[in-house]
Amino acid sequence: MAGIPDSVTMTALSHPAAPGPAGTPRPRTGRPTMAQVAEAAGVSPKTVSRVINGEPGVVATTAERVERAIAQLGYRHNHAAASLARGRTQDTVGLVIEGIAGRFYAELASGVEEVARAHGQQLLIASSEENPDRERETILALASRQVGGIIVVPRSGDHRYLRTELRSGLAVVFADRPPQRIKADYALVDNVAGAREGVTHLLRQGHRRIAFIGNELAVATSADRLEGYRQAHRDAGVDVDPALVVLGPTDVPSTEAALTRLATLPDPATAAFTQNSRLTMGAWRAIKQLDRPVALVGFDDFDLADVIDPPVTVVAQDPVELGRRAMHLLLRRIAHHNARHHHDILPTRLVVRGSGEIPPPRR
Amino acid sequence: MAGIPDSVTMTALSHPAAPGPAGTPRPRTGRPTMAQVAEAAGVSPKTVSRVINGEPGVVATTAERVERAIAQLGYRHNHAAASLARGRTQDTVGLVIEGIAGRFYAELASGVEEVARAHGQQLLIASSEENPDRERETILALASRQVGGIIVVPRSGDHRYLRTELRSGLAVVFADRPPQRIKADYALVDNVAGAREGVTHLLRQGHRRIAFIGNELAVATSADRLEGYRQAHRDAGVDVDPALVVLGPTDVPSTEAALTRLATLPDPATAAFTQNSRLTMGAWRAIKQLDRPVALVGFDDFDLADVIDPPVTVVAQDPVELGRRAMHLLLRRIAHHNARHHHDILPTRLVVRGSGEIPPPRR
DNA sequence: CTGAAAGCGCTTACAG
DNA sequence: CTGAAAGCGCTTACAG
Repeated sequence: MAGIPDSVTMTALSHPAAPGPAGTPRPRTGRPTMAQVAEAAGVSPKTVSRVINGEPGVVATTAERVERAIAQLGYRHNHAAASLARGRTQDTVGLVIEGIAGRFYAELASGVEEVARAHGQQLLIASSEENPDRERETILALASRQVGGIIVVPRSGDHRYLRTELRSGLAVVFADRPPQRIKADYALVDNVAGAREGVTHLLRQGHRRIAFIGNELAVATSADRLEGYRQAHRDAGVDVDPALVVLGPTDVPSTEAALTRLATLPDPATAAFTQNSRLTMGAWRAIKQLDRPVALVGFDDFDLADVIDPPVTVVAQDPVELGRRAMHLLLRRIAHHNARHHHDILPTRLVVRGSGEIPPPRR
Repeated sequence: MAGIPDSVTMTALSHPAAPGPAGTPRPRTGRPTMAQVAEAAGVSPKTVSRVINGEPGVVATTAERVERAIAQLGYRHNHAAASLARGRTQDTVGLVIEGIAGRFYAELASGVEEVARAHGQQLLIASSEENPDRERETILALASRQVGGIIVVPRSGDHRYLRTELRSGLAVVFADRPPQRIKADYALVDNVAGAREGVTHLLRQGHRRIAFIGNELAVATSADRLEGYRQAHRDAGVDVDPALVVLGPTDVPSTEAALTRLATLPDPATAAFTQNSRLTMGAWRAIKQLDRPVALVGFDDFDLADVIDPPVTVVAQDPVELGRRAMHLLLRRIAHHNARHHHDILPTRLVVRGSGEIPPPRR
């Protein structure tokens, strides 16, 4: 706290409002208003507004006086009041995700942020914490705060409640998962093709009993990745054993348990395909405990996947790019409310790791 | 898009505003207003306001009529207008972080969110993307959107520009790093003690040449962790060799390079202490390439640290709890603007991994 | 180049 | 139990 005597801080804290110039009422919020700045500078509020918004046609000397008053009074623009007067929000967009934790969402958000910033938009992120009811609340909360557009990473369900917002001009774009029961722009990765490629990689090594471990099917990405798994089997002329498809585990321990069970069946799984990196780590830990090797391919890459032993082959996606694409779609939608809906599908990339692939054991 | 004929969507899109009842002007935003709801329900706007805000003293039949009008017109509350009229923002707090990516911030944010939600506060997160100038802009952008309080994870610098906001009643709390040149509430982990414990662990194994790899000292956590490293040496009566202290690397490749150099000096480092998990992973990768073992302790835990070979001993912190504490401080500050400043310091925990510790090589 | 008036969509502080 | 008036802090659409 170098250079700041205590007493200054104390004084500041006990007089929360800067005293306005005589005659102009002190604002409710305790902060100076445009009217006070105007009075201090000896101009009208409209002129202050011009200076703040960088509108042309204010002579330099006047602008200077206004700037000085702004600095002196510690004026801060009230963005909320401005957007109310304008009838629309300026330069703010929202992102609604399930939960902030998790590398995938974090990277997606940083892609959105990158593009938002490049276009002068302030990004506000709100999390619905994996609760479908909260998802709706969170979106509406953001909308009621007058953002210009919203990117949603939906969990599931029915998005028809958004029709009211869409109709009243809110721009909405979906990312990672498509909207359900309404039409809207969206950006996804090619989940079906990615899963198909990953599972085909296992089939080519000779595996015929490949476990699929994923989330509940209500989440669209799960359904698509399972579809990719099925397609790969169909392409290879191999039947899927429904007993090897496990939907539900979401954390490491439950995935470990599921994998252990599948790998110790009388007719065991010799390989596994996992639907996200958390499940992949769980499966990997289970395999490590088994007395026989089980091949593993996971959807989504993760730190250290290349250096653990055995290393893990993954279907990598690019969440940052997904975020960028979603934000571009949103900007387009904000500019053209009646444009046709666009859908961006990003490719995945199979990253093969481990020189010694694990073939199925001979019987 | 089951059940939704195209034509409906098209119609909705081409008529962005719901037609208001005759006589009430159509609002600028294209969405129905309280006045329109009032007219439709045959009541005054004040009564609609009462129903929406759950104020008592509205007879059930009237409330019902209002509810019906709200549903029919697709009315959405304008939170921005409400907070302008109220003179303060209701139920919204902000969190400003450097970047969303990274497990630490993500977990911190989820701790904040957890407590915010429990107290009926909507959390809005904004990222300043590791740019100190943007940090200021981001905080002010959030403040101008009339949030009730802000939690800041500062990068560095001088926070005196926040005095204006503090004076006008904005509640501000710092998390993970303390404020600079102003007084404010903050929640931190005990970086000095944590680093001291981690480095002492290495000293006890007999290491005398322990590298420190960290970020620039402008970031307070760096300086504190280096201080802990120094204290541990002092306690053990071992001199610190300044050549073993490297500040600067922020990514995996530059950390690998730094560690490799230190471990191949004529009088090499036999152990290393790294300041965050990214640096730890970089150092680990470098050590893996060397022909001699180097002991490693890292600040902050990470996924798979226990299963890589060799496993990594860490000084674990609890970012979720840190976020919770920060949010509690913020709630307290919002409720009591003139309360004394509080500082929460969370302990760290040494997690020793690997049965075979790596002692310094004999000469 | 500058300003007075009206209004954005809501709530407060009063009345009745 | 319900409502008319005034105002939150800003901007729009005009004037001069």
